[in-house]
Amino acid sequence: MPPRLVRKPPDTYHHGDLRDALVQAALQDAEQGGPEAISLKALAKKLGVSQPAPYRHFADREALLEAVTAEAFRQFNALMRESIGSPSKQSKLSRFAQATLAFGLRRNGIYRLMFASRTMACAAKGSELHNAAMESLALLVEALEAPAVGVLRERQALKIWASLHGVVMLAEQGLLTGQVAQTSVEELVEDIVRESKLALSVAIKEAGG
Amino acid sequence: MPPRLVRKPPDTYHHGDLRDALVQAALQDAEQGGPEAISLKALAKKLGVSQPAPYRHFADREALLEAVTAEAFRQFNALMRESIGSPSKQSKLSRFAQATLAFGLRRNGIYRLMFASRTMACAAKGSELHNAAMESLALLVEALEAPAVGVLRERQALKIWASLHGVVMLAEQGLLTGQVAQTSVEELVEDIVRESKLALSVAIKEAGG
DNA sequence: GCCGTCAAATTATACCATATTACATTCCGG
DNA sequence: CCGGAATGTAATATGGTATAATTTGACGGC
Repeated sequence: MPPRLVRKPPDTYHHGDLRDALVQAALQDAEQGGPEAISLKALAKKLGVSQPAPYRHFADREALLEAVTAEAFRQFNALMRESIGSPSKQSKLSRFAQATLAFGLRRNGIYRLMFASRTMACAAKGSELHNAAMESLALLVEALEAPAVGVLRERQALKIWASLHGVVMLAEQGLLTGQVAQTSVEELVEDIVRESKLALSVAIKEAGG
Repeated sequence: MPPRLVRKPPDTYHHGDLRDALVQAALQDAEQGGPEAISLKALAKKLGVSQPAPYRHFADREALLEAVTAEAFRQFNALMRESIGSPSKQSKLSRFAQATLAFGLRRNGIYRLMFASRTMACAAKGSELHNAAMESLALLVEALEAPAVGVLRERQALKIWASLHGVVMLAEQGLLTGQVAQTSVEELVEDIVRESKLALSVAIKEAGG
C-alpha cells in the first residue's frame, strides 16, 4: 500500500481531514433543508465512515452545527466583501442589501442556520461564531458609507440589518404575497435602502442642529 | 362509575379533548425551547395517555406543529387587537410595535415557531395557519392609521413588519450588544416607528405631487 | 529498522423519539 | 342491548444521538 499523502487518499483507514469534510457536507445538506437536515449518521454514511467517527471531531451534534454556522458566516462575509468591493453604479449599501437578499433566498437553509436557529442564540459572546456574525455587521456598517459616525451610524446599520433580515424571512414564508404581485422583493429592499438613507440624513441634520 | 361530563373527568378511558390539550401543552413546551422542544412522546406522557394517542388527532408531528402555530397566531392576534384597541397617549403603531417586541422577547420560543420555523414556510396559502398569519399583518395595517391607502399603506406595513421581525431575532441572538448598552431595544423600535412615519409622509407627498 | 504511544476510526451497543400496525375499550344511536 | 365509530393501548419497526471498548495506522525516539 502506498504511503498516505497529507490529505484524503480515497482508501485509507484514516480519512485525512474528516472534520473539514463534515462541515462542508453538512453545509451542503443544510442548503435545502436547514439545520434539521443535518444528521450525523447521514453525514458519516455519505463520507464513507462509521457513525461514531464524527464524534472524534465534534463533541455532539450542536458542536457540529456551530462549526457549520461559523463556516456559513465566513462564506457570507466573503460574498458581501466582494459585493461592496466591486465597482458599480449602485451604492455600496444597495449592493450589500441585494446581495444579502439573494443569499437569503437562494441559500435559505443556510440562512436559517445563521439567523433563525437556536445555535446562534446559544453562541457565547467571544466565540468564533459570534465573532463571524459581528463581522457581517461590521461589513454593513462599512457599506453604509454615510457621513455619520459612531453610534448614529451603527444604529442605522442595525435598523437596515433588521429590515433585511425580516424581508428575507417573510418572503421565504410566503407572507409577502399580494405585494410581490405589485412589486418585487428586490424593489422592496431598494425601498428600504432609500428610506434608510433619508432617515439618516434627517438624523444627522437633527444631531448637528 | 358516574357518567362522563363534556370534558376530561380525570379518570376516564377517553381523555375528553385530547386534541386541544395537546395543542395547549405543546404551546407551553415551546415557550422556552421553541419548536424542537415539542415532543409527541413527552406530551403524551404529560397528559397521561399512551404515546400513539396523539396520532389519533394529528397525522404526524408536523401536523401538530401546524396546529400549535396557528393557535399561537390567534393568541398573538388577540394581544395585538387589545394593544391597538386600548386608549393610550402613544400611537397605535407604536403600541403595536412595542407589543410585538415584548411578545417576541418574552415568549421567544413561540415567536420562533411563528416566524422562524419550517412549519410556516411550508404552510399552504389558504391554510388556517396562513390565514392567521395574514390577519396579523392586517392588524398592523390597521395600526398604521396613516392617511395613505392601498398599496402604499400595505407596503409600509410590510417594511415595519420586517423591521420588527428582524429586531426581535437579532436581539434574541445577542447581535445587538454594544448598542443595547447605549440604547434599549425598545428605543430602537421606537426609532423604527418614527422613521417609518417620516418615510410614509414623504412617500405620500411624492405620490401627490 | 523496531517499538511504544497516540490519534483516528471501528464494532457493538444503549437509549430516545417518531411513526405504524393490530388490538381493546368506551360511547352512543338504533 | 347491540353494533359500529371514535378513541386509546400494546407491540414494534425505524432512524438518530451518543458512549464504551477495541483496532488500526502514523510518527518519533532509540
